[in-house]
Amino acid sequence: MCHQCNYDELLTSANLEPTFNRLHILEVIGNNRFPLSAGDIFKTLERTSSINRVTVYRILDLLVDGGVIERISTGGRAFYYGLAPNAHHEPHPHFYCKRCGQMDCLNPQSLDVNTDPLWKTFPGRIDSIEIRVDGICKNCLRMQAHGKT
Amino acid sequence: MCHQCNYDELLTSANLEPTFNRLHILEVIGNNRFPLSAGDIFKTLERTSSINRVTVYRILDLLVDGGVIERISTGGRAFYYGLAPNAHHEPHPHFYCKRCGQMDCLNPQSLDVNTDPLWKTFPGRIDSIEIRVDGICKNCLRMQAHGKT
DNA sequence: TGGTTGATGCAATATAGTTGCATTGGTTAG
DNA sequence: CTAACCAATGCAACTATATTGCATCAACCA
Repeated sequence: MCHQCNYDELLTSANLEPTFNRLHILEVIGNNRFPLSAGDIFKTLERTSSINRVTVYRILDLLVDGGVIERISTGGRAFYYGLAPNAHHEPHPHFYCKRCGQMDCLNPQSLDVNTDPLWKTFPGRIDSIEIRVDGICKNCLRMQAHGKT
Repeated sequence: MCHQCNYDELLTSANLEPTFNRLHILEVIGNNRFPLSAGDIFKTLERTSSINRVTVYRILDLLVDGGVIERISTGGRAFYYGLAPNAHHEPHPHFYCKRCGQMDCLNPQSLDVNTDPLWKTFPGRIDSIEIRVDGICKNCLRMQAHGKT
């Protein structure tokens, strides 16, 4: 949950009109403490407003292109979306639970990465570095221990 | 290309019969210097033997479960597969070109990551850490510079 | 001989995302 | 005021990738 971001402003500074749907999608993403899939976002919005699946995809693309949110790949099939790093949000790694599919944000300090050697030697253009930890979350571990596989 | 791995042995030590198809899939993956998608692997095999798409998927799942190969997520839609880290293969990050979709292996030393803080504090089970660099490869950059977008 | 098992094939289905084209509502030019 | 335009949206069809269910076949064993 982000208490510092002004979503309206995030949009306008990315040159995007802060329309109803865009704002709502951005709010859903920003008010959540872990990244969501397009499907999650759609289901959430559907409950209160009337919006089309395709519109969600299109706005997500817009927001990613505008650098407002980031597209995160999971160990699964769908992409997840979270606020892009900005003044209030350091880049950070994510954890993906292979059992329940839940994705979580990890503390930016939990992994300490030195990217200097890469920048010095890589011959192409680097846009972003994604770090994902895969495993089983503590909830699923507990259920497993209780034999509820 | 791996000159040190004995694929037959890799399979048996993972408790998998070294059948014709399994060996061939593993060879295709191991003899390639960058990860391949299931589709790539299928197309390659199809040229010489007769194999079903589904069989490829099933064997890939088997090999991933057996820890012989690793499933790598891209910034795109398909999974890619490469040899899993072992005595001859250090874990290493990958580069994904957002323009041409090509995935490359980066030098294990190009990013230096300290994972200690994570292991100390994370409450779940950690199986693997995937690091992917996204951007535009040098080939695509060159084409772009020549106006061939 | 007959039964069981693992590997494979084929068709159907599922999942996530994308495309083409129509509709709407607001804005602007004449 | 009307016509023209445009961005945002909706709907249906489609694509790409992966998965499932069920049939088959060959190897092995009782």
